[in-house]
Amino acid sequence: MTRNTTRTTSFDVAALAGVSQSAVSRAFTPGSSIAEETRQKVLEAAKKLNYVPNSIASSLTTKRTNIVALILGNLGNPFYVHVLHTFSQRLQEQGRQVLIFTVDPGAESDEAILHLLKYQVDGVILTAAQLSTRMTSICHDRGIPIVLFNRYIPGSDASGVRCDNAGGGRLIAEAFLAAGARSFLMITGDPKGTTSQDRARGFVERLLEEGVRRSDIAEIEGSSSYEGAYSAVLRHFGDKNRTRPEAIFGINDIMAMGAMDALRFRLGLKIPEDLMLAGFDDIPEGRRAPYQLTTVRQPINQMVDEALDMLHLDEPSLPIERGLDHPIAGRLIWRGTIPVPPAYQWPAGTTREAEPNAE
Amino acid sequence: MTRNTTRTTSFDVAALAGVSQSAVSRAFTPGSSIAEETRQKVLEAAKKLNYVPNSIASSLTTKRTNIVALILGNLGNPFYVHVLHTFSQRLQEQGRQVLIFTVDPGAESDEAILHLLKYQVDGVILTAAQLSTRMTSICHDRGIPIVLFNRYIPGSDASGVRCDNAGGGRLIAEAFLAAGARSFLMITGDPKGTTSQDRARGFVERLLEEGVRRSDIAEIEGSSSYEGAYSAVLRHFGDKNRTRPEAIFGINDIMAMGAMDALRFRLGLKIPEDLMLAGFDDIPEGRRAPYQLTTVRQPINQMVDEALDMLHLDEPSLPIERGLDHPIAGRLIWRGTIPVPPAYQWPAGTTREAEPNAE
DNA sequence: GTGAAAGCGCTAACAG
DNA sequence: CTGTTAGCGCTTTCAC
Repeated sequence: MTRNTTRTTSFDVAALAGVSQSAVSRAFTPGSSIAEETRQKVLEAAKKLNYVPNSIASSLTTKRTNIVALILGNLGNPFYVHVLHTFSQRLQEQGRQVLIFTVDPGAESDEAILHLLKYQVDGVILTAAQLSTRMTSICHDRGIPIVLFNRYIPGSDASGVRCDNAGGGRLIAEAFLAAGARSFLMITGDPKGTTSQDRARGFVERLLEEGVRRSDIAEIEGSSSYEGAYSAVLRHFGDKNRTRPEAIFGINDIMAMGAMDALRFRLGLKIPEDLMLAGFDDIPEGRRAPYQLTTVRQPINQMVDEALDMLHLDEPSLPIERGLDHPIAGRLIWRGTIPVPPAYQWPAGTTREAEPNAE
Repeated sequence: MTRNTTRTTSFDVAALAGVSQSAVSRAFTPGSSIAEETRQKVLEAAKKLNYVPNSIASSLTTKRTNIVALILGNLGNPFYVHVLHTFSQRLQEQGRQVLIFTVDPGAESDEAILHLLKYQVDGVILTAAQLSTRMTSICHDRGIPIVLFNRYIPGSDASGVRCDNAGGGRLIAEAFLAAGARSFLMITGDPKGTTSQDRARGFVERLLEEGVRRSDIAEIEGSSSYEGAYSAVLRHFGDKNRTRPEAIFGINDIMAMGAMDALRFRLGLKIPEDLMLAGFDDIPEGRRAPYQLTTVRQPINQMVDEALDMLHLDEPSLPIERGLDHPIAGRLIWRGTIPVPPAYQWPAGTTREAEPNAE
């Protein structure tokens, strides 16, 4: 059997229902003035013919595709998988769909933007990738709002929502200090990404405030991945005359996990006995028994909701929000990779999660 | 600033370039007959206006949207994240994009199908979800090819590509037997999913062939997730008068990992000393130091390529492939969760991966 | 409340 | 090679 060439259109339905084509259109447009009786006739005919309105065609006139583009840079990090999933679910609930654009981690998404313009998407969410200000204005000029998820582009007027990354970095610093650490190693991600920069900055700032010497804060690059952090740690500790830090801050959980495995399985260190460790994100993987990672939880649902709000998908006539930067506070989740100091006063905004762990 | 209402169309470009509108269309259509000189004039004008052809509009006439729908049931399993990523990359290379539809794991995707029909996608890939035969024919009738990824629907004429799941189950059985195991536990996933069924079936068949008694093969349900397997194992072993099996087969890696953590961290068992274990998929997470999971590798790149081939995206006039079932053999990857029997003859199709592990 | 008719932005014959 | 002219399937005035 070869493929059907002529698809069933609203005209076919109209003919079967004995009404005009515009009646069919109205039957499928909520809130349009149509008699309930005609509506039923149309719906019945439509069902008989398996008719589904062609939203591609309708978007030509309405200028709405109900498609939101999501630019993703790093699906190797489970955090962004979670982000994708949350966006997809929320949008589906609203009758919209996600069009995926994957770019190399840390790469410019300019090309992706060019492609998504062709699809006339209603909005774009950008995460884990860079964006030129030129592309931002091209989108804005065409009336396509773009919101940055967990990053900002300095000098750009794109709006964004993000975790308070610097604040989160400070929370980790405080936890380490409370547990008695005085020398540190940071494993950073994409050096061009503001997320990594901010977390590191907040972390360092807080340490310096407490009198830690700058020379006691080392830094290595873990390329935002498990493998990157794993090998970066091995490289760093391979240098024998380097003194071992007392605490390691993985800028995100997946790197903290990579570092942790390198420390335990290759360097034979015990955590938190020999060395304490923390991450950032609170991905489900970090909660698992082998890791029990102390971390900062990103309020992902709230962040997604706010990002969607910023898009004004339901009121396209509203002006595009520009230059908004909406930080949302994270929450320290205390698990097993930082020893609890005796008589420790849990600060506000801290959750203590003691997992059942019989080992 | 309020949004731009009038977008730049091919007419604007035509006017600026001093040519007809159809010339603009030709300039952007590869292989159409147009003088190189006019082409350049048009491209130049287009660049000045930041013009990008509206592919929504063009799809109205060409009947091609260059959008492929991907129905995903379970992003909690990293295997499917990898699948998504691979599809997205391949399709982007071809100038196409992926439209995501997430459904509850194991749920019917009928509603998703109804939605994707509206978008006139060029094809649909369905994975980790169920599909009624009725929906299959609705798609086929409209000329939309649908290929099942790693599953098949009995009685449906949808084509699919999958790993040889039964064969993979047999490979695991053989490895266990070679290592001397005689009593077994399977942790299965979605009971309605053919993937889980086939792996279990192949596994059991092979064991029975070797004279294992059916009563020595237990089975519990792990709902295809880490957490599901983790708690299923705790529940099963909580019953003290149950004898401990010598080998556990997690129908997929993520469940094997959950089981492994429950066994080690909650039940205090050593793997492979006290108990051997294997998974299926070969997700990167299973290769990590804490797991070193012996498993069957799914040839994901090959599977994605074949699935895309079946869609005939480049030759839409070809008839839709029906009822094709394309199994591709997996490969046993021997790591640390099954002890290597002395003087073991590595069968063909086996890869031995000894990870550097200093512990 | 309903039908007729004019587009939305583009492609695809069709003449020239 | 290029311009003209119909549509693609739908929404949206505009009369009735």
